Formats: sequence, C-alpha cells, structure tokens
Amino acid sequence: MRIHNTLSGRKEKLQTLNENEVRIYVCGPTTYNLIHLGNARPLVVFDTLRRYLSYRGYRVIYVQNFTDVDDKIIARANEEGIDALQLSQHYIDEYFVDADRLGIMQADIHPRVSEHMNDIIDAVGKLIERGYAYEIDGDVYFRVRAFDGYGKLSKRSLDDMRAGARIAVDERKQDPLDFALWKKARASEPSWDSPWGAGRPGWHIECSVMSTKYLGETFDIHGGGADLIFPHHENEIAQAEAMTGKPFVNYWMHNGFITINQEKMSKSLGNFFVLRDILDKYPADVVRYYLIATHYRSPLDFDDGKLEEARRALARLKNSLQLAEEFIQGDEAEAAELDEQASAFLTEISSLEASFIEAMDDDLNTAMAIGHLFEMAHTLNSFLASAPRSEAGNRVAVFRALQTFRALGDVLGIFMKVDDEEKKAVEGLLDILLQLRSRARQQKNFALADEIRDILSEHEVRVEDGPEGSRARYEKEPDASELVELLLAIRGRFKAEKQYDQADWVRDRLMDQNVIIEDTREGVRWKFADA
RNA sequence: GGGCGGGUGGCGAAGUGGCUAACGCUGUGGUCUGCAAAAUCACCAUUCACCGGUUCAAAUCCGGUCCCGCCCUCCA
Repeated sequence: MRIHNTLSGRKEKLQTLNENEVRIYVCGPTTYNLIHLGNARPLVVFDTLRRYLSYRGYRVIYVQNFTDVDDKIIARANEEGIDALQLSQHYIDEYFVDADRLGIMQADIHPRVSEHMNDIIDAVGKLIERGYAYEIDGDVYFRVRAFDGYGKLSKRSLDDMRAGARIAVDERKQDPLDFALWKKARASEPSWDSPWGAGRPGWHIECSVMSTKYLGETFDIHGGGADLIFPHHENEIAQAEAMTGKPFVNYWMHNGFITINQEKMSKSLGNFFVLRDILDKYPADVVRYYLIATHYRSPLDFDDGKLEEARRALARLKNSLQLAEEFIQGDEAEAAELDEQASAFLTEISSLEASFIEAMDDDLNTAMAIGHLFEMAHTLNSFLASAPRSEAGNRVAVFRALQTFRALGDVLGIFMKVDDEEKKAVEGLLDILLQLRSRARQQKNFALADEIRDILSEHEVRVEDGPEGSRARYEKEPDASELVELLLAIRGRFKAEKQYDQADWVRDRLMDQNVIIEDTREGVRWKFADA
C-alpha cells in the first residue's frame, strides 16, 4: 500500500515497523461539545483505513485520545458552573453514542489527558533536563530553537514563522514561537501538582506522551485533520523527538476540510452541523458514504443536497445487495457446475475486486474504489437479469459474488444493517400492506393498490412489483405506529363498505403481529401486545 | 505578506505523459410493468480555468495570467 506522507509531501510505500502490524494514533476530539460533521470526517476516514488494513491482513493497533483538559472545556464548565472533568466525561459519553451510530470501531485504547498527569509531568521534567524547555514563574515552555527539525512537517522555517506571526508575543518567552508545555494554575481552573507548582499541561504535550506510551517511541501512522499540521503536530514532533532522540512517526496522514458553501466549517465560525442532527435525518451508512465518496485529502463541501445524492447513490449499491440475496434465497450451500456465462461473471467480479484493492492501495482512494463497487453492482445486476435462478450453478455464482461484494462494502462501512425489534415489527406490518395490495391487484382493484403504494410512498417506502411478488424498500425506517394506523384506516373503510371478510382479514393479520385491536363505541383502540 | 493545495460535463467526483476522460446523481429514448418503481440496454465533455512552451504524444510536465480554498491564532 502507498500512503501520502505529509512529512515528505509524497506518496510512499507503507513499510511497517513490525511485519503485518500497524500502529496508528489519531487525534481525537476535545470534549466540550457534541461532535460535528467536521469531526466525523477523520473518524470515518481513519476507521476506513483501519478496516482496510485489517482486510489486507494487518494486525492494527489503534489509539485515539480524548483531550479532556483544555481551555475551552474549562471555560464551558465555568459558564455552566460544573466541574471541568465532569463536563468532559459527559461529552466523552456522548462521543461514544455518536461514534457507535456511525459504525466507528472503538480504538484499542482511548487515553485521556487527565489520566496521564504523571507521565506528562515526567516528560516535561525530562525536556527541561535536556535543555529543550525552561521554566518561568510556574510556566514551562518548549525552546523551539533547540530543536533542529522544527518546521519539517509544516514545511516552514522558523524565520518565516516569526515574520508572519500574528500572535501576541509573551515577552517572557525566549522566542516568540516557544510554546507552553505546562501552564501555571489560575483561579477556578483544575490543576495538578508538579515540580513547578500547581498547573496543567499545555495543549500539545499529551499527544506526544500518550502516543509513545502506548505505541512506542517510533510508530507507523499518525493521523488527524489538516489544521493540526501546525502547530499541533509540528509541536508533537518537537516534543517527542527531543525526548527520545528517535523519529517519532513514519507516516503522517491528514484529511482535508469540510466546507459549508465554500467556507470552512468550524466551531469558532459557528457554521457547524452537529453530527447527531445529521444522523437523525440520514442513515449512518449514507453519512459514511458521503464522507468517503471524495478522496480524504480533498476538501468536501456540504449541504443537504449532498446527503440526498449520497442516499440515492448508496441505494443503488444496496439494491444490488438485496437483489442478489433474493436470488440465492438460502440455496447457496449447494455445489453445482457453473456454465460459461456464470464463470465469466465470476471472473469479472474477481477482476473488479482486484481493481478495488488497487485503488485502496493507492493512498486510500475510496472514490475510485467506490467506482469499482458500482461496476460490480452493474455486473451483478446484469447477471441477475439474464441468468435463470432455476440453475443451481447460477445461484452458487451469485452467492460467491455476493460474498465479495459485501466484504468490500463492509471495508468501507457502507452496508450497515439495523435489525432490532422495531425493524421486525415494521417488516411484519409492511408485509401485511403488501399482501393486501397483492389481493387488490389480483382482483384488479388498482385504485386500492395504487392508494396503498401512494400512502407508503409518503412514508418514504417504495413499493416494487416483480414477477415473483412485491417488496417494500426504504432507507429510513417508517414508524410502526403510523403503519398500524394506516392499516386500521383501510380496515375501517372495508367495514364501512360492509366487506367484513376483508376487514377481519386485516384484523387477524395485525393480531399475528401482536397488535391488539379493540372496537369501542368511540372508535378503534389498539396497542402492541408486548408494549 | 509567507507557506500548502486546487480549478475536469447540468451537478458531484476520479484520472497526473499515450487505449473510447472512471464512477455516481440528474436528464433523454427503448425493454419490462395494469400503471409505476427497480432492473436492463442505449445516449449525454472532440474536451480538462486561460495563454504560451517542452514532447512523436499533455487534463497530466514547464513558464506566465486569472480565480478559489486552507494554514501561519483555538479548530478535525
């Protein structure tokens, strides 16, 4: 695999320190807020990297930190009059809610600043000892000019930076670019005891300390958003390499930004979208698809239309999945001879699988990989449309193709499945509606058939009729209660028209789905039996 | 001001020296369908911001011009 390394500015072949093992550190969120879409991009990008490396046979050791001691957290906690660490804990919990919904695998270790104070204090002490840092009245600063390679990641010289510096210079610092390793405690701030008095760590030191603690003094990949290149990652390198005298990270990966109407989305500009709100409107796999349909280093513009387009595009892939599943219907285990068409079909699938891998190997080119997935869907659909499913060989071929197709979609995390109780109830209710509609169609009662389809369409459920029956498809699960109401309304009409056998049929089917119906003088009452 | 990246069809987005410029969305026509939907087949950029150069060959390399985003300050 080749990876674009920010350090060299080039794509380089991935050569891990240990064979078949990759050690990755990704900068996680500062926990003072619900995460927004901009935070979600690196989560999904590096989760995809992780899945892909696993798929390619690597053992992946993945560490993602929480910065739970920070100016913004303290400010927010003071505003709300609560303890800073308590606020952090709250948003860490909320982080996991959102990340789980997005299908982000948990890291092997999620270290927090607050739990590594001794390690951080030791590190700061060591840096002072070695002349890379100095103390002034309870503050400790890193001495930038003592570290030779300063600026190698962000490709800037110290002189350039001094010239363009917009920061208010702290006169006590030896160099304007020296940055804080330890900050002296002020009133109403959480603090920890140290050899320099009560205080707390500066922003960058935690990542140097925690990454090397869990992954070693040198590790393979460090990732994060492009805005972290300077100063955060530049400073991480300076601290870590000053401390160990060894190269800190071999491959630096940075994702591009999400913009809103061509303007950077950020908490400070106030134009950010909270991930949770987006996940309430669109399924997680659609959001993932949107985030990786563009190469990770490119900027990505966001608006509602983008998710809608992603939804439609992904629906095409998932439709192929469903068509293929229906085609094999559990007969997959059979062994059978493949005819020429089926063999050619599988050859094509293998070749597209190879193309997918080739794309992913080229700096995680998910955009191109997805392109190959669409070609695979096309190949699959064409075969399904032309090969009779009565041939066992065809079913075997589709089964194998489906396995490949699904595996690749799972690498990207775009074939997420939700099957819980709610879904079962919905499936059952939809099935009643479909049966009702089939009966109407058989009786040439197209008015009722179309009405059912139209009403379902209002609930964003599409009805499709095929030679072997109808099916309901949806990306967003409809509300079970509304479906029950719908069925009861139809039943009410049957009753009014004195079609009691039809009305009773609906009631019986609803009972099968654990819906209890009571006809009262005031009207119909119902409830789920297990609710 | 300094640094980095980018401008590809109606839209989104790959491609970085040589086959018909992927793929998706949208749109158009045919098949299928009670009608639809899905699926399927076909069509939709002689052209890659602009100008000049290198080369047998450039969207891809070089020079210039215009425009856009990001970083240099907390930020994914």
